[in-house]
Amino acid sequence: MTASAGSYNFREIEAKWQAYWLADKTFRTPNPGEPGFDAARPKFYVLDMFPYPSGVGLHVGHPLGYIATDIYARYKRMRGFNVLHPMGYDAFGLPAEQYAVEHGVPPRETTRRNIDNMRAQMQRLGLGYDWDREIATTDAGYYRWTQWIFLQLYNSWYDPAADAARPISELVHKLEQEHLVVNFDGEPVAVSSPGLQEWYGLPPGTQRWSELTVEQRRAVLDGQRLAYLDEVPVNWCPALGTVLANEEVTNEGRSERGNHPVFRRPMRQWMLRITRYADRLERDLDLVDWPEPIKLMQRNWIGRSEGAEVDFAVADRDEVIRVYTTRPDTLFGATYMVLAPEHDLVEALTSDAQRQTVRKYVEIARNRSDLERTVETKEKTGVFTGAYAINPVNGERIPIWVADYVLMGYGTGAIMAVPAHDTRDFEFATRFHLPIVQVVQPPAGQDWRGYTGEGVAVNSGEFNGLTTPEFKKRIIAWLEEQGLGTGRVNYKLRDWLFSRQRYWGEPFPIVHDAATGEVFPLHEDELPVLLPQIEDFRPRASDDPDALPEPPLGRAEQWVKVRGYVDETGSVRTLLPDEVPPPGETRSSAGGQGGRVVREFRRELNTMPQWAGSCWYYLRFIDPHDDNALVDTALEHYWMVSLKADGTPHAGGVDLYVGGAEHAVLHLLYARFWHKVLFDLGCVSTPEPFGRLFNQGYIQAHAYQDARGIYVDVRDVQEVQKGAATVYVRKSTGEPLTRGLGKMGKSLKNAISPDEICRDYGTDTLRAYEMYMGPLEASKPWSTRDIIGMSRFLNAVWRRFVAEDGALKVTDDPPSEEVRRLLHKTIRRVTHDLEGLRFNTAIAALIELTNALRADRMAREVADAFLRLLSPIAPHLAEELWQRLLGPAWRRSIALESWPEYDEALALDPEVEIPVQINGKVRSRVRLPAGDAGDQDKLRSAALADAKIIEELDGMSVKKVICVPGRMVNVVASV
RNA sequence: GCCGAAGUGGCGGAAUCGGCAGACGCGCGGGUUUCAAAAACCCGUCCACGCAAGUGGGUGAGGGUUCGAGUCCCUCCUUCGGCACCA
Repeated sequence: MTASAGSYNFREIEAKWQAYWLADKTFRTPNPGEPGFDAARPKFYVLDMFPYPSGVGLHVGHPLGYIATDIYARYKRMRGFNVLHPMGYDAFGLPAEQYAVEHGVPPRETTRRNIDNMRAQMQRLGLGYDWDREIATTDAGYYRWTQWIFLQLYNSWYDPAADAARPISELVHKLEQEHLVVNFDGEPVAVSSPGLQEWYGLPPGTQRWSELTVEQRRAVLDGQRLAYLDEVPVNWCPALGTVLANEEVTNEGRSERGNHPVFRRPMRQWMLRITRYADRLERDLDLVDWPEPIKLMQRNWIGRSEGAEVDFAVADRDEVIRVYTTRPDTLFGATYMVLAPEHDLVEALTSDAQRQTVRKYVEIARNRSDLERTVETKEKTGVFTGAYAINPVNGERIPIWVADYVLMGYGTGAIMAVPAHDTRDFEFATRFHLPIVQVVQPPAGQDWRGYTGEGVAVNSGEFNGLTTPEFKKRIIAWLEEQGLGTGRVNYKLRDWLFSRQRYWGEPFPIVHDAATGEVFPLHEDELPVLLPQIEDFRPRASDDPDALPEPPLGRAEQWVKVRGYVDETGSVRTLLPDEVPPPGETRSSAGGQGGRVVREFRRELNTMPQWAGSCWYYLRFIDPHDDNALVDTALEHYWMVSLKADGTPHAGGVDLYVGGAEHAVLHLLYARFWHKVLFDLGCVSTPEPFGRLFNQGYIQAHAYQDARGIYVDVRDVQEVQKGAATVYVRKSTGEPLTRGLGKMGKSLKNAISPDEICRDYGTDTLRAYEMYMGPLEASKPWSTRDIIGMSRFLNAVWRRFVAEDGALKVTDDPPSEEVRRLLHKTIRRVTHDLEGLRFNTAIAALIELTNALRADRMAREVADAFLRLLSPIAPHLAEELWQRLLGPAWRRSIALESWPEYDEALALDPEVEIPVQINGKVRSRVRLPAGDAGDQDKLRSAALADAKIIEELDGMSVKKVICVPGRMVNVVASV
């Protein structure tokens, strides 16, 4: 297609203005203190979820959110805000690496190329970012600070007394001062009266810090650090050669990326103690303006539940099994217990008679993947241990079973089974013929068997007759009195598995003592730890589930070896080959005092996961080139802190964050976690990173399948009219195809490139079309056929301004009253619609105005305001017409001009038409002056005086007249 | 199974608060212009009956609240998204 006689030359105009914006730095946003900064303007931070520069190229679905934020940022700038609107690249991680593997080029190289390509694509879309703030998570100047944040996590603990993260040195101090002692589990616990322990003694089972060995101290601290190494069951994906986070594994037990099988294996990995923040992450959702469904998804993921821990004594043995239950009110109905196969007590409790059976069962259960466990949920399995427990409320002996429907990772890994009122226990008890005792009376008409709702207690001794919530309170109090249990809150959230056996990620700022294996953080002056260049960066993939991970960084032999010493903060500083350490002390918090000794270390070989870099990028945009801090405190405060209308601080910094809902529980949860840690440590000013979140919908597209169900490329599909019906056939062969609707992308072979659309119709047309398709939050189908409508609209705008000979059609005469009224109505509509991100209706309003201007020579007053309204949506066209409109007086981009104001008085119709209904059906209309339409009495008399209404009401009696000022009249009448 | 979102013409969608259902665009039908075509412009376009004025019906299905329901409440159906043995 070529530009036809009826179209303006969008190609020339768009290229001209894109070049101008770059050269002029039109969208550069000065920080406070920089030249051009205007302190009188309020700030507004608009952020996109930055892309992975994956290299397969964008399709028209990708820029949907970017176009929306671009329009909004331009609008806010014109409204007088200092707008921060940056863009960058989340360039570490699997997609970039896999692309590099497929094309046999180092990831560093492909990433650079992909970024260049993506930047060019975004610039062709006319997106007005401040390119001076561009960042990539793969730049050493960026990941230096990702590593720095990791050091803060490593060197911090969560202080329950402060309900916040604190430097680990404070924990050491508290232990040294004996405000805290260490309990049997290695947990620091508070001492009620420090200093008086000489008289009262330590709490039972606790030890003083001074009594611990260096190894024990180290274990205590490692047990509190927010970043720690642990041997945990992880999701091991041999095909990818790496472990994955729970969030990266599908519920079929396969990798989110690549759909490879995933196995659970215990491995020593880096973990982040996000569980300590479960409560705050859940609670602070109340502070943010996010879509409710997204908040709910986070709440479900965190999975807070309230209940109790109860101790069951094992019959004839000196053992106790602790269980967690959300229904302590059903204790009297507990007729057996179940331990998870991995539970510590399984081996000890099993009777000799049952030993073979139990061992076999545990062995099988351990090797079952998540996939197998899920598929086999239909039939519950389990074996009896031969041991019995005592139900603490009624003294009954109940059998202890082992079954894999109980998970080790949740609660205590053991449950009391109440088959009468729990679906799973009911299934299990039915299968294995275990007793089922009713303890809850459901509402009338419902069967008690398997009833899990609330009701009234029965068969529960002295508690009979209590309602479920009341019973819960009473029984928890009773258990606490008896020392048998406590009320307890539990979360489904697990600690975050933070290491990957990949090349293309941030190296950890961690070294291991080459002789002892002891772990040390590097001193922050040692950052960045540069990712070494290696020949073979491929992960070791395997089909064998028992294969062991082999981090590619292990191949960088020179890089791995570090010579250095431990300094007085416990951090490692490196030395050059012949360098000697400066004089001073070595002193780690766990002990080990002494002079500085040169040691050999080996670097940590794992790298950080994809999510690390995206956890804090919104902070770096504020101050992207700072070498002294991850973000300057004053600048962070300026861009992140905003006040509500009543003057109180808003919860979070970014004023508008737009992205897809697919990040509801991954990126958005991780980023909130890191932000809260940084908040606790005084690095940021707000409790939440993103004050307002908006989820854009997907662009869907028709996808076509042949008879075998194979997808056929959309470009090979032809639409054929067969009588009344439309059928779809393959162009090349003519075979019939079936049509479906799905997310646009490579797999459905239905992707459409924005470059193609820009070439044929222009960037402004593409922008306007994507915004016009429907509400931003909705998913809606792409239709190339419909684009012509936006193309016609923008051409019509051009023709309103420019005559065939190129002369401007604008006059200095004032517009007619009607046109001026319509203009002010349009300004009002567009302003409100853009403010509410309702771009589709804003464009409709502009089309209506354009259509109404048809016969007029355009008045300058109208032209001026119209171009300002149009400019965020179709910036190239608006810039060009703006420059022509101002002529020699033109000085700068329309993006820097102000937003037009509307005048309510000028927008007001002098006369309005009011529908008059009889019994809810419109029977007539009356015209009356605008002032009278707001007056109930005048409305009423006008309606009742209308000839048509009088005629219709003949023979009826009027019961009531309802007058809605300015809207309508309804006469209620009967025969 | 549980949780969430959404169902409006041939299609995408519009309808701040419960107040004229279908704005705006696509498509389609008719016309102007043209040697012709494209583009552009004008008229029409929810369905049924009617030449028309008009009358009746209509927002996934059924019920309810109300002077009045696309909008609120209850039950059900369909589609999409999330979670999935979390005790």
